[in-house]
Amino acid sequence: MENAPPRPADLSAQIASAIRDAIVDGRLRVEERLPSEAELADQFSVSRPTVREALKRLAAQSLIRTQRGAAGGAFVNRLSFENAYAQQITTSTLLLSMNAVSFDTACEARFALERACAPLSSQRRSPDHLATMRAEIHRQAQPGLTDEAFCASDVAFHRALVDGAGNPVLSYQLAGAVEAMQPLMNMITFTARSRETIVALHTGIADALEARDVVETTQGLSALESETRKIAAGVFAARAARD
Amino acid sequence: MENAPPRPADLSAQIASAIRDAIVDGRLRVEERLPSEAELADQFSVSRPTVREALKRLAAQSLIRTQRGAAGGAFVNRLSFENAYAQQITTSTLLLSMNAVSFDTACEARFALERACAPLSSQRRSPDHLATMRAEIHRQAQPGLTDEAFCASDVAFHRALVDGAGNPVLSYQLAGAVEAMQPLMNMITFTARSRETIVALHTGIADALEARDVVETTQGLSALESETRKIAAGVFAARAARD
DNA sequence: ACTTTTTTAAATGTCTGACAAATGGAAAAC
DNA sequence: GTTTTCCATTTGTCAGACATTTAAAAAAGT
Repeated sequence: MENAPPRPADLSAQIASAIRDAIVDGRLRVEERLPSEAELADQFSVSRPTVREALKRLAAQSLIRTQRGAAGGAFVNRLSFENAYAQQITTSTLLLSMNAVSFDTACEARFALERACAPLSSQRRSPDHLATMRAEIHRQAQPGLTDEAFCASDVAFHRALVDGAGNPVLSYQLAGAVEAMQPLMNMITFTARSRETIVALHTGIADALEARDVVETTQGLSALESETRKIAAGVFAARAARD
Repeated sequence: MENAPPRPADLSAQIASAIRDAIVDGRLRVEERLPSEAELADQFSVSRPTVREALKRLAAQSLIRTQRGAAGGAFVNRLSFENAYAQQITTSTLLLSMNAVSFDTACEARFALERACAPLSSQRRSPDHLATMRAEIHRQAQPGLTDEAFCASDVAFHRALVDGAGNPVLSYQLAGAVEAMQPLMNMITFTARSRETIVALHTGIADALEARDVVETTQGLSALESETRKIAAGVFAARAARD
């Protein structure tokens, strides 16, 4: 039961926490410069290497960046959606692979979230979003494509759909769900026949989105979900039989 | 030295990247022990402080943990959903505050995502999930509650709804969207009247979920969304007029 | 032979001091 | 007034040392 009485964390972790809190609370504002490493070391009564370890922790979370030179130092980062994507995707990918989330579970989540974007996207999608989707569909129909390239194009297609909703928060959240599935999708070999089916479904979705038809878009996504799961089930079954 | 790319990153960043790639690629497996700091320093031909900074970067992302002592060292973490929640929430919160995302945008995303959970949750929610929701509704109806406590209970209610979908990937993604909104919600003062309305809407959603009525659940969420946005608009308008 | 205690070695955590490299601004030269 | 040179500041890196923790080996006791 002696699980862990608030075990004294490392000094560098404590300092990182203190600075992180200051950023979150707004005591340190965006683009503001932190005290120099020497000053921080003095303030916290630790050595400079310890301060540096704390700063590296924060840099790893994109909370600060450092700059060398006379007017250099550590600056509070503006956490942009674009920058946060990468972290979000890395974390989501690892979560899926390390926890052995089944393909079905990940797939279910992904399409549930995508369907959540459908109403907004069919309302707000720009011609640009449609053009991107059409272009990706065209690419997916080309014969010489590797499975990896096909999956990458698939991700691009769905990102265009999601971005069409015009809500950066949605795009951010969906980035994790959609892109993190790519490694799982890459485990699948797509036959010419299954690619044909997917391209047809993609076309149906793009058409529905162009017509601003929410119901049709949603149904298209659902059809794509069941088709994707069917293909995956087939691939996994064949693989299991071979082993 | 051959390492003269246009933008030579910090050595510690390079090393962190190399190890991170090894983890993502599976060359380093979960619970596997990394070489000691001295060995790593030797392998990468850098000093131990540099290696340590790299390891701290990875520790900040929960990719590794370190243990002191004879059989200690750095171990590859199993990234659990629970652990990832905290990071996800911190990042989402900062994203919202630093990028001045409007209340409406965040609210729209949140309820769109929640509606995505409705079909699954009405199908799979357990009596336990329902009980949690009822308990939170009961708490929300009590008079002496602070605004913060009311918001916290609101979050707990919605998390139960999301968890009811029985999909950890969904729960993870939603945690960011739902909990990151709490600071925004906390800026709102809830009148007794508006609390009453929200409690009624929550009750309606719980009832619909108990009856496994997808349409009713979805409509309840939509009603709650527009009510929330209406309350927020009122509060912000009053605040703007006063200033 | 088995259990308990002690020792020991390995590893991380931290500190000190130093030098290298980058960089912006001030001082000097033109 | 413009350009060049110099310099102080700050981060990046290194080397070595000591402290602390911890598990396993060694020793002692039963």
